[in-house]
Amino acid sequence: MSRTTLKQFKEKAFQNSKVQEEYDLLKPEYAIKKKLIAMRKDAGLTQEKLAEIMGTKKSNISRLESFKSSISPRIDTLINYAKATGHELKVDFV
Amino acid sequence: MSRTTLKQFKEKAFQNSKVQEEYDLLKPEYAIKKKLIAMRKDAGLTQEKLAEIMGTKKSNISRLESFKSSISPRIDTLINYAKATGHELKVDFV
DNA sequence: CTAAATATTATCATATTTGATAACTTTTGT
DNA sequence: ACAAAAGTTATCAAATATGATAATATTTAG
Repeated sequence: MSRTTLKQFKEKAFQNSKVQEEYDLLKPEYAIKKKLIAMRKDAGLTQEKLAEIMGTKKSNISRLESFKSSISPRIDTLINYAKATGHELKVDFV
Repeated sequence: MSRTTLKQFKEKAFQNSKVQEEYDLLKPEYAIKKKLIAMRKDAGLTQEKLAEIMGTKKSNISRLESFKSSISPRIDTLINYAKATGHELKVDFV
């Protein structure tokens, strides 16, 4: 029983390590999406309402926020999203 | 002579005010470009060298950095620029 | 001052994002 | 449980960024 547990432990550690690696690789994009969603929710807006403010459609907001989507939004899109949720975009290079 | 100077002064003040307004409106984009240029120079790279590292052409770097250009770069483009100059992109919404 | 180095500009092709629409799925409220 | 609300997904059109090339302009080094 303990041998199976050790094998499972190693496998799980490997999986976590792999996920972590992918997470790190996608870090800025991942972080941006998390922030987009947080801002919208903090503003108490549905995707549809936000879309309305931004002059677009909810499906486009969904695409922007989706972790399954590999798109790389343009700066002006992020600026508009920020404004619509009461924020301002700030880009740094660290 | 003093009347002409006064007229020119007002005109210049108007122009500056107008430029300032446009500057403010374009603030994030303007700031990004300034940072791009600073990073490249800090890294001691010409546009041509940087282009080489990024796998593109110097003219494309020039376009990215140009204050006369109204393009809105994609996030992945900025990520690649950052990496090539030894930095990492960080996006915030303040 | 001058040539080399560096940067800019224009143009067209290609790639990718955003716009628009509709169908579908999941979540929420009662 | 069920309908409405909210979010997702796919698709195609339009818009825009990037790739690639070449000519031109500006800056720099000697």
